[in-house]
Amino acid sequence: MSSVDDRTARARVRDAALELFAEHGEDAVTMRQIAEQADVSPALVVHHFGSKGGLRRAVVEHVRDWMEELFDLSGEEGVLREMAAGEWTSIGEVLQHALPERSPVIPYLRRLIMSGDPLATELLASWHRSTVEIMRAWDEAGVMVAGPDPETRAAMAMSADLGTLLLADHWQRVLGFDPLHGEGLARWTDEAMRFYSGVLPAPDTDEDEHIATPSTKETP
Amino acid sequence: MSSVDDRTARARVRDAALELFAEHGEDAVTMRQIAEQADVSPALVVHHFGSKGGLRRAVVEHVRDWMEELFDLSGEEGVLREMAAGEWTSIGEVLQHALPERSPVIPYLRRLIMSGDPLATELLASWHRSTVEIMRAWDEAGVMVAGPDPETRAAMAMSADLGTLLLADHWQRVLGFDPLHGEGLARWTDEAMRFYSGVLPAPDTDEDEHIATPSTKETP
DNA sequence: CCACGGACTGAACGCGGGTTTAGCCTGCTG
DNA sequence: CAGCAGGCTAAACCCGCGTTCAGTCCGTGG
Repeated sequence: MSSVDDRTARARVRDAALELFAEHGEDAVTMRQIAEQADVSPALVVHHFGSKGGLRRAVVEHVRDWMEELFDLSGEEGVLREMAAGEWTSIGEVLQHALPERSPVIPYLRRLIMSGDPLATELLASWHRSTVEIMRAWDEAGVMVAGPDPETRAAMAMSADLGTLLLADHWQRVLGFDPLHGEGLARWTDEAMRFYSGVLPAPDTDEDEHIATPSTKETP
Repeated sequence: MSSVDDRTARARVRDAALELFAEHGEDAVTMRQIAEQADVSPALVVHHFGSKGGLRRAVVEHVRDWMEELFDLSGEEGVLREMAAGEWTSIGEVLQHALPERSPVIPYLRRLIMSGDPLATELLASWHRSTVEIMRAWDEAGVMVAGPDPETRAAMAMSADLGTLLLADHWQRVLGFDPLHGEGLARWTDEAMRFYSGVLPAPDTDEDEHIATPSTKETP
């Protein structure tokens, strides 16, 4: 990275807040810390965002906009289409691959989801609708069984998926590997394939084309 | 509940802190609020616990002690034995049934797990060891297949289980029913049986004694 | 040239936070 | 009885927080 930072000061503050919020939680972070990390004065922060609450709102909206763009709900080529086509298997996986190495977005989402913020519910509701839709597509394509209660099934799959996301740091320490990156991810995915083989049709072990990328190396 | 509160003031403070911490998060709760809820002066709180940090520590230790007693690691009759015997299917379920109706312990654990506190990792590690052990018992009993990677499988099952616990409030709002209580729990459990039938042996649909409550009415 | 507006700052303000202090009351002990 | 210990409180303390204020700098438009 170059030594000059050509982001506008406003953007620097917003990004600094995102990082610090993600790492320490909104309550634990002070305006002064944010200002320092963005290399501006505390007064400028309120000049741009009005108050700490305004800054918090700006950060969530920034993240929400980013996600809406990522999932591209209206487009014909969005990630959702790719998921329905079988290129991705979970929201967590999509997030992992769309984000740079040490992005604060995942930890931030973790905290957002746990905070009980209505926006998190809204986000989850949107993902849930998409998941139901995608599972329906998979069911029709014959790569999965939707079952008699698709809404609950989708929620359950998401709970397992997001549960991994939420607990990743703990598993890193308990298991000794990171289920979200590198070899750990491969190992986790392998197990998931076995674990969920129940909801996948045809337990005849003749072919398993879906275990395409055989774990040697996943993009980190 | 009687109008007199025969708990010692120290215990009242500790319990008040647990409740408030569970509901609002440790950072958002002030010593004065805790004192008021416990009907004592703020000064008494620090008299008993030294500082807010000391109070936090006392609360986690209280919860940890409670859980150690619940799971009764050493005994011959503990919940772990019951789980291995097939009476309980998950840690979340055990917690649900061991706790009174509106106990603050679950929300508190939610926050503890998400806070990244080392004690939460320790707790998770302990549960993970137990889960591996229990799954081994189930595997030997023929009610489940452990697979080639039991550690990862246990962690994955726990992720799904705890994921439900962590996201329950959101699901309540998104799905319209609570996956942790009453009819919602029954519906969720039904789906789980179907969902995880992959890791259960013998998909011969001759008998399904486990789908006891047949869910005639689905909550909207 | 001046006027103006917006980015930006240093210093201060007021308040709410955790904590400290000095002391009261009550029950026990010698 | 005096003395002491410990549960308990009212009041104060002080620090750090979010925020405000008064102003400087600079680019643009007239």
